[in-house]
Amino acid sequence: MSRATLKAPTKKRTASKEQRQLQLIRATVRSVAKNGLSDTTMATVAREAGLSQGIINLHFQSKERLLIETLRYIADEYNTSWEKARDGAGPSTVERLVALVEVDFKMPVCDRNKLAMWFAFWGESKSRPTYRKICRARDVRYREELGALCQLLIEEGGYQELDATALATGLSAMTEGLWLDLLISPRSITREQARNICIAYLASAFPRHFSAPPVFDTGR
Amino acid sequence: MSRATLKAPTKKRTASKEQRQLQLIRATVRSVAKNGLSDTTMATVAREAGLSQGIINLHFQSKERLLIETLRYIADEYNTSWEKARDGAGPSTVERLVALVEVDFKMPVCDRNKLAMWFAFWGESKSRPTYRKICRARDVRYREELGALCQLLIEEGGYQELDATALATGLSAMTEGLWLDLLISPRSITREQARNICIAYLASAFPRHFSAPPVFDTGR
DNA sequence: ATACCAAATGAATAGTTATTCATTCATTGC
DNA sequence: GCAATGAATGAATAACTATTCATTTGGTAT
Repeated sequence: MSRATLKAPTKKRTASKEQRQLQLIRATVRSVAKNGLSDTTMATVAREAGLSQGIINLHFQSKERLLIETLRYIADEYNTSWEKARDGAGPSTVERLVALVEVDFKMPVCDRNKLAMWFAFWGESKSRPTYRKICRARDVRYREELGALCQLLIEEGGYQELDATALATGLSAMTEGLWLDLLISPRSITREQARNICIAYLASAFPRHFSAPPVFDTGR
Repeated sequence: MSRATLKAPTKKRTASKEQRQLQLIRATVRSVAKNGLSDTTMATVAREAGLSQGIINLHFQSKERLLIETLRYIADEYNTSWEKARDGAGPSTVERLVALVEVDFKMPVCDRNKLAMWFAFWGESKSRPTYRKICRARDVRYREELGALCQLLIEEGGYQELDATALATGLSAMTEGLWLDLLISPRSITREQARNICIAYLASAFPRHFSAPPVFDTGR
């Protein structure tokens, strides 16, 4: 144990610090989902985390910073999620494209609390350049990947009449719009159905590479 | 003038009252767009309207009510906009469908301040049943109309393999997603391009009724 | 065991914010 | 013109919120 304690001082301190920050970020997501962004206070977050008042200023200096770090965390998580999904998918362009769409409608990305966060930040993004930059960066990165895959499919499959950028823009817009349905009308649509609507869109654009899925088959 | 003054007492008073409320609602939209919903206070709205502190409580009793009435106002405006567009369009199903899509990307509906409002309310809708109800009601009404037109086109055009509800859901999701682009990346896409992306979606679903528009032709 | 140190607490503070209401102002009816 | 009525004001209030900081806690090294 003496060897372990040699590393412990620095290692465990910083690890604990990161864990605490993560704990607070997660509590922020819950509080924003539960109370809304405008009713999210230092107190609601601290309570949600089961910690004391002063803890947020100790770890994030200010409320502003906490919110920004929370947004950044969700954006990072989103990016790593689709990268992993793409890399874990089959080798074909279609398989990778489908993997990108599917990750949008699976946990942990498609979590109602997180969807509420996205919409809250989007709603504030016009007045907050920092929020806007983070939101846009995520959007651009994902869309460039989508666009690149669409372009590949266009070339591979001889769909010269299609515009990859327009398709990618439409597809990612559709995803975000379906997130809204899942957020405000969760009983009117399932994540599975949302996924199928996106795939049907791809199928109608790339008919030789997809057989349209049964869009509203609930499978029950 | 004596005849005019006979009507004036009631007529002008009530008109003035409605006008004042409308003035405050418009000021609220500007304030939410400029400051964000969480930094919108009674003071920012009153200042934006060029009126005094107490005026909002006089006309709306509370901030909560002001916000709800503002949301309701925007939702009503949205509904009447597409109804008028549909009724003013040519008689064919396709013309009416296109009219519905186009109104989403034209003023006064597609106003960046109003888009900011929508996202702000959507962001709060998980925690505020009243917001959620109003948002959902608008969504449902519009989508039912879209769905009905899609169904007509499916029957008229022999597209038996298509699902009208799924198409309408996808189309309205796409619209809302494109609104997000126009809100946070207004320089990356124009309203015209957004419209064309939606029309291209319809074109790929109903190939015999649309010739795909040049999606990213800026026309400049 | 003891001393030490960072982490955590929560009461105190300073600044905001929604709401109230006595007063002022403008318009209408006589 | 003049009273009367209701709209509008803005200073005062009470409640809330972010931030600070003196104090406590819990774990580590000596």
